Amino acid sequence: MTSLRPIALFNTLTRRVEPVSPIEPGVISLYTCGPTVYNFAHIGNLRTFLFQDLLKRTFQGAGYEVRHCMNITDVEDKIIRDSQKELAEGASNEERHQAMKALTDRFTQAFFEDLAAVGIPTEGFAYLPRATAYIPQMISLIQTLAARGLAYEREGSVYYRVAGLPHYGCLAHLDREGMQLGTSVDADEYDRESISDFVLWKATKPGEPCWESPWGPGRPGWHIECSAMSMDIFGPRLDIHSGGIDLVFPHHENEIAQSEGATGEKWVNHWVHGEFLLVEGEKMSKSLGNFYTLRDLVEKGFDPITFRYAIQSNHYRKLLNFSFDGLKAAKNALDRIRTFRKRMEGEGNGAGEGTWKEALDPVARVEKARQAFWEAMADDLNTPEALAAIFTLVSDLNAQDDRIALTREERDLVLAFLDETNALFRGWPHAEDNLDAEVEALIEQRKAAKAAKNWAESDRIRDLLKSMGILLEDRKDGTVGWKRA
RNA sequence: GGCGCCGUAGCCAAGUGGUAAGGCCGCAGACUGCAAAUCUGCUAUUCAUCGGUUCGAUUCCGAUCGGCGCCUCCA
Repeated sequence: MTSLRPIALFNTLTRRVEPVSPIEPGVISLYTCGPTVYNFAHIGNLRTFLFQDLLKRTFQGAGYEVRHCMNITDVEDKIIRDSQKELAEGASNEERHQAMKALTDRFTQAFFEDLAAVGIPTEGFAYLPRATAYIPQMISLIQTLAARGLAYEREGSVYYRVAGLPHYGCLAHLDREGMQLGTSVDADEYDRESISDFVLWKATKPGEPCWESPWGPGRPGWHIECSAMSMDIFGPRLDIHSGGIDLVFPHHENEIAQSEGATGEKWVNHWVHGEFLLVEGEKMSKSLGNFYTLRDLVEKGFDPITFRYAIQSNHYRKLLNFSFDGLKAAKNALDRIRTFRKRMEGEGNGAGEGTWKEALDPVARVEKARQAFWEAMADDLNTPEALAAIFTLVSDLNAQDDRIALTREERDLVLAFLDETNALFRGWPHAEDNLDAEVEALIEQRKAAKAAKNWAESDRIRDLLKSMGILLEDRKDGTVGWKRA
């Protein structure tokens, strides 16, 4: 597995699936747009972060080193709105910053907890920069743009001159003629040269935290942070930049304008965008009552990892309609793989005797599955097809193991494949079976009752364990397997 | 007005110019003290509709119907 597998991804820039060839061989620089931390993430947000995690893990599994940067947006209109309402009118700038930080710290923490719960540990990120830590870099970038005639100041705010960049619109594939310009123009952006121009730096308003700048006190516009942080961390070129589909325009388009306007060269090779999640056929909204956070799913008794599987069993570029029935189905599907894993971890001495006409070399089956799995993943992360390869192997080897027990070596080979795929999907790890002494004692008691053919007692213990969330399965060889409900 | 996506069995879903992967649910049988797990079998002559191209289309082209997204903050 040391050689690099080529991976192809749909590129929003060209609207085609194209092979990814990293700038530095074997190393992928990946910048993904992170959360704006003013509230809990909802499951739609999480779909995007799960897609990005899968993207990263696919490259890692394919042998690449991935340097992954995800920004935390900790200064923005809604953050300011929510963090400043308790403050007195005469609060100092210092106090305003503190209030903003208190809010963003809290929700950043909650965000990391949610990520960890769905199998995305923060250790997996090489960089997790906060926007507020990069104000000097943003100012300097804006100055560069101004020096190149791409930015202009109006009353303490600075705007990007879209007319100065001929290829503006290349990502969203918008031409300026066809654009129906928005009617809701922000009142304080009345002074722009063109309605398409966007703000790089916003002059401060009363009641807002601000930073000093060459244009007076203010705060950064939304798009500038990603350009500034990405180029500070990765330099003027980047392999992959990803985010939710809704960020294509204007956010990513404007990022391109800022970065390429400043450097004069192509910035990002591959733009990758994940589709939306719908709930009950509609976009999530609080008024429709279909707005869920991960915490809501947990309260309804679902494991966050089940949610992860439900998301990743669908293709990332397809609209996905979330439902609780779908979650239940995901749980059942995951159980099938997990049960199979436990079976492979065991010795298989309960298998039947004799030959089987369909018997194939399990080694060959695993190799075939591995090939199919990677072929699917390498083709624009075709997860439904990749999972199909796993399920086909599960069925084939279950059937074979029923008749001719796989050897220890063959089982280990299968387990290695399950580890390899689990490194991407995070759904079927080694069981951490630390049964409490109590549960273990109950299983022993039931064994004794069964040996004595005391079925009533045996069933009572099995039901008791079931009520504790432990489901038993008696195997042919007399051993007892179990899983969590 | 401009740009774009989608419509495959009860549900989710892959896919290809050559005759429909996989998962969930369901049914029948085997195994089991009974279950669970597993196994065996069954479950789309058909891929929204109508035309066209083709020896042949679910796959290409056109039209129609239906669902949706972006062009404004948004994962």
